Amino acid sequence: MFPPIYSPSDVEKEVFQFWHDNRIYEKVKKNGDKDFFFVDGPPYTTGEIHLGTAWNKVIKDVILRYKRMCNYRVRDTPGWDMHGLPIEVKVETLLKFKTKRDIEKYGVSKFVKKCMEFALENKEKMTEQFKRLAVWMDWDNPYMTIKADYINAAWWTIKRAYDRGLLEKKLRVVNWCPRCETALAEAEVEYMDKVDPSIYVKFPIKGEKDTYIVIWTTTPWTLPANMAVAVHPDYTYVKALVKKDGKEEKIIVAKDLLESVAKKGEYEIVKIVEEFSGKELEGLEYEHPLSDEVPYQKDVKHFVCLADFVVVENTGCVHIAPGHGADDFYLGQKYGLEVFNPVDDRGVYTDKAGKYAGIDIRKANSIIIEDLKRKGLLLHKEEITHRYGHCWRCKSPIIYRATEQWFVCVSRVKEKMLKEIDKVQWIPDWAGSSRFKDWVSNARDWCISRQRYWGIPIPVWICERCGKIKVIGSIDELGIEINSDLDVHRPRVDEVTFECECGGKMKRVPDVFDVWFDSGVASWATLRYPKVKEEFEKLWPADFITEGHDQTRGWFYSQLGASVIAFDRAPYKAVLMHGFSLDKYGRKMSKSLGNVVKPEEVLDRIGVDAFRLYVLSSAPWEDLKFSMEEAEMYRKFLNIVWNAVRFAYMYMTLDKEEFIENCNKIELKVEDKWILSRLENFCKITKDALETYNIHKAVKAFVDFFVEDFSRWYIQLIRSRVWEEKASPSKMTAYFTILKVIDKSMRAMSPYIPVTAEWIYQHFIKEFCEIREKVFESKIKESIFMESFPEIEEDFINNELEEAMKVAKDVFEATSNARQKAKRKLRWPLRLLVIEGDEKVKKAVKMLEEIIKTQCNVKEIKYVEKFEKKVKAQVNYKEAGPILKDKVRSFVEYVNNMSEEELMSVVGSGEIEFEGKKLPVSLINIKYEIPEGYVESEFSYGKIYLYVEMDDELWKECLAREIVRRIQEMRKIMNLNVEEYIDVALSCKKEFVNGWIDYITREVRAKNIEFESKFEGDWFLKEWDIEGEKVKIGIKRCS
RNA sequence: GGGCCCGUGGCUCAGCCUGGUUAGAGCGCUCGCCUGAUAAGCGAGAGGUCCGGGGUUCAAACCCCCGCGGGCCCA
Repeated sequence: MFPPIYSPSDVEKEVFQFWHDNRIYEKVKKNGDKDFFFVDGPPYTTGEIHLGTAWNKVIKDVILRYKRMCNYRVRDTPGWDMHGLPIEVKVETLLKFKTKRDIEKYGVSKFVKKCMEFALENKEKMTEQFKRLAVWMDWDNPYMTIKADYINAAWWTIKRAYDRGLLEKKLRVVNWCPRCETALAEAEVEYMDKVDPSIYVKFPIKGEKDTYIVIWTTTPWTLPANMAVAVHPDYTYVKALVKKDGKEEKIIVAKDLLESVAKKGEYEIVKIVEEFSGKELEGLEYEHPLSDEVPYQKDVKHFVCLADFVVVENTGCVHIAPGHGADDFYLGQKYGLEVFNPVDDRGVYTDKAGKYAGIDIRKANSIIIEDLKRKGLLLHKEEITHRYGHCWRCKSPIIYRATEQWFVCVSRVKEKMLKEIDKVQWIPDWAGSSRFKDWVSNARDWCISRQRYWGIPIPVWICERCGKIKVIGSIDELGIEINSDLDVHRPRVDEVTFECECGGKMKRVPDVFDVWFDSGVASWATLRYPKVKEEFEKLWPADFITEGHDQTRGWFYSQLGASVIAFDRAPYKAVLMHGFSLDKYGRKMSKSLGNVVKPEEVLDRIGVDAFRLYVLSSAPWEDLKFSMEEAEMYRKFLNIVWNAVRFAYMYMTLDKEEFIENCNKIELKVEDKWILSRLENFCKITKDALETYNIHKAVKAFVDFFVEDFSRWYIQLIRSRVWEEKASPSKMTAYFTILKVIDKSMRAMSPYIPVTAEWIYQHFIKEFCEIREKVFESKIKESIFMESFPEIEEDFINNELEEAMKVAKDVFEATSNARQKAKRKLRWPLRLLVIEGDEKVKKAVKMLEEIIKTQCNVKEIKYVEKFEKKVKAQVNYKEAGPILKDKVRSFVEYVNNMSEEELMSVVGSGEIEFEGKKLPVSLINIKYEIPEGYVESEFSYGKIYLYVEMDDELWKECLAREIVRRIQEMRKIMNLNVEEYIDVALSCKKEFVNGWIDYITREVRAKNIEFESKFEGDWFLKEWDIEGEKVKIGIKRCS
């Protein structure tokens, strides 16, 4: 059965059921004799997929389906990223927790269990959503970062790093979230606008009265930790005498900034006392501005340092707190400054901060500013809006804080990483060569430790007595019985201790891994390496991965880093970087903007295949500005596909028996050859698009081929052929052609529109499987996905014919245009169509004469190289007047007497000779006049001239057709069966349609036609206006 | 401040790598056609400073430089 209306939801329901009941995916999965190793970038288990994730999986599915049809055995394990802060934060919110202490109080064991339940529950929800996208992955056997085997792989990897000397515990300034009380990686910091104080502070120079070096900062709370001031060695600085409220003092700032600083401080510049280079300032001592408040600072020697990172902005002197800034830290190392960090995990000052002890740093800014003001050290205060880092999950502003953390020394393998990038195929090219390389070459050592609970425990144990470190590389080394995945998490793992050689007790460092490290090991953890070796040796590295461009710093990076550390090579061979999904205005979709479009919403409206076509229609690496209207268009296209197949189905099932018997009697007509050539070219483009990951190109090719060429043109051309008597070779050939087109094109497109393609395979291709077997020698399979991707049959490609058909279509369009101008309906036959053009057009007209004639509905067509037109010339008085003056009159006479040939030669030469002088042709206006009765229209390769004059004979035919049209419509209103006969009564004269009565009778299946009828009896009556004539028509069913 | 990408009719995009007819398509709009695929289908028309400015060239949407706007990433 073939429902007349295309209902995506019904089709989906049926196909999904079919796949499920017959375990099609499982069967397809077994096929293939070459390996294709795909690694899924694990989505984070938030519980809901969004458009971007949907798009991402659809891209993956298209590639995987294609590869399967190319006889690959595809490794398609989906992945889930299930550890880390995002889930902890969600669970904390659920339990109404505010700080880590709440978690400890509640019990880490219970908390971690909750996190795991939450993650698993979300995984289930999201799996269902992905399934609805018709994504075929091994949903029953995903890889999960929380599984013991997975953790085993992560531990093995970090052990590798340790053995190679690439794992270090270091004191470093890290991004710190005071709410989550943990270090964060660069990748976990999100930059957002924030308003902060912007203050200029005077630091008193030691031993010089009323002399200050002026610094600028947006983080007053870091001032208690100030250890130095940095200046640029090559800049010029000044000591200037300035005056305010009658009081004089001296300030040191960069020379170029003196004026603006003075203005901010409302100073009057008296004079420049001294000028020096930055170098000369090195070692200059000053007093800490808050040494009274922070007694610790009293014993510290503060002085000026040199640093290249200083820029000519604000004051040109930079406040240095090695405990609160990365640059500051490294500068501090150089100068031997103390890494003073008087702030604890929660962002609260410790006792070392003196007066400020116990104060939250977020509340400290105003207190410190007040203190500075009181002490007369605040030169100026304002506010500034700037981009500032925030915790990616809880959105708290991050702080920089020196702490001891575990690092993977990326800086030492960076060169190798860059070399490996070159060996990978990047789509597009610049994703690797420019973007990713830029990120990697700027990468610092990777901080992999987090002071949290829900993550892979870092497998490092340290002896309490001698400090010896033990890193374990496998869960077996734990020496405990592992009954569930929870056993390899905190707090169970924390309970494990080892005995040190020194006799001391080794305890695990309490940290867990950065989640990016989890996903970084995915390509071998998914193969359960190192526990299982065979698959890894056979498959690794990945043949293909694809993710959004945000993963440059995320998964592309974490995988490369982890893999170079473990194996000295990139873990992937090809990477397709895709874009972001934005709203239709190009803005990021976010809950706060309220512009989030849910995938389910779109699927409900247009169906999964239309959704897939839509997201696959634009270049994958470009951002996708989502527009529902655009997406709906693809539903319309699929509707056309549906109707085209249904059209074929209707006739072909009627003639099925004849078709089976006669399917070997094939005589291809020119239009058949044409569409078969187009079919091969379409398959070629699609194959190429999929091979090169230019997946959008196939969508366009499909619309061009199936909608434009097959449905809108080929089916129009062969309409009359399917109405021929049973088993005519011409009809059989059309059926053969249609079968081949639908068969091959659906196979080619099935990776894109799996549901529709499968449905058509089940209901159309299967219906004609005997024929398919007989003529194409291909046995029907259980599902279209057990078929292979169509072979390209080069022999069928005829580019010359395709070109010719383009001309024919053009001619048809130009003719429609001319008809419209002349108000001649397509239904009305016309006498003559003249086509003018070059050799190409000539050839096309010769090849496709019949097609052009029928489609354009003309009795005759004629090709000419040059259509004869009358040339007429008129004098251009405006131009001619000033040149010819009084001779204009005789010039006019001369021009009027010129023959057509003379005029043509004038046009050719561009000059007109008059009374021995050569004049520019612009003195006359040349006009071409086409002969009476013709209407002209242009097309790409030439022009057409349509003869639109009517004569009596033609007009009768026109009227006959008009009447037929009306009667047909009335039949439809009456709901008559196609085969039923009728009686017809007309209120017009018989002479009206003389000669066409048989035609009308035949067309409308009439038994009897009565003219000038009085309509006596039981007629279905309707009055029509046919070209100004009132015509009354009655019909009735023949009994 | 830096890196990368994008900017083409009202909308969404193709074309750019490899410069060369009149810059294409779909949607929308206006007008019309078709009527045995019909709760469908089809055609025509209008609509463009190819973001702006320079340069290279006989020739630039396309190559180069400088801006402007948007996105992603970094400082």
